[in-house]
Amino acid sequence: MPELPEVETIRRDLVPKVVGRSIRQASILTPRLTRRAGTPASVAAGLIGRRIRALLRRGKFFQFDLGETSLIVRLGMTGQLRWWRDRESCQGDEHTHAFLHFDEGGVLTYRDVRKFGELFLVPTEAVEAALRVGPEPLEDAFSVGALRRICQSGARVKSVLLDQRKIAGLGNIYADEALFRAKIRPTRRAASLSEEELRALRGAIRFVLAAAIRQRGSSISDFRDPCGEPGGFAPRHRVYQCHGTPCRVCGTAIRRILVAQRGTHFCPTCQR
DNA sequence: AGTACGCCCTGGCCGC
DNA sequence: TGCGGCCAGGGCGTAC
Repeated sequence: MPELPEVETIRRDLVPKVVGRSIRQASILTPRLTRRAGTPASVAAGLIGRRIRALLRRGKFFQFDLGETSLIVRLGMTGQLRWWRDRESCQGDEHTHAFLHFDEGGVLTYRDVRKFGELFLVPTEAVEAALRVGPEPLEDAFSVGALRRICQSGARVKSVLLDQRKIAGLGNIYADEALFRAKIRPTRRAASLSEEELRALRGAIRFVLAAAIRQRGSSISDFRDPCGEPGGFAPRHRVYQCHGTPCRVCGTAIRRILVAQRGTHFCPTCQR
């Protein structure tokens, strides 16, 4: 499931391929992809002839800046952006829902088995308002004070970390991994965290995300980079999908519970 | 305000 | 071997 590190890995790989190039032809095959705004035809029409000025990331969203408008792509659970050097090498299958053909060759495809992802156009000046996500955890503005404000909530800390309006880009993997490294139980009420715990949690979120980006993301189910290669961070997971195995710190069996209806993994000894 | 639950969607896995 | 049933899960809408 692509979260911030996976989206950032794809973004960095795609920047040298697509930025500065123009879209010659666009085809979108699956109406569900554009359900948020427009139709496959209207989105495709809005892409043709546009040059990509920049490829940015906001939380788990890609923003292809086309000038007046921006193409927003969200991968959902199983979305993949793949890059093909030329039309001849481009491979689609029944799960490939969109093709962007570039001037001077090169094809960007969108593949998504479960079709939870989406693809839509927004005026560039309205992107921030349209996405409605919280601060970027890797930016300086994500201070302990900012996290303290985010945590002024009676909800469980795991739920708060997953709320994209509060913090951008964390999903189930990195929420669990950050809470483990901060030694905080996912069921704790966010507002109960001490100043020391908030400091530890901020540091753990940033550490885990940065480490995952260095390893090019976690390939738990479907994540692949634009060349089809998996990321290398999954073996570094301490708790996510490690239930039943001994904690790397204390040896206690990692447990799996439900928090806010999500599978949640933690060490009952290390995390309090 | 916080939480539960259903929905979307499909491949993979389990039990019979 | 085959098939029905269940599960995962990000985000959203609805109900309590």
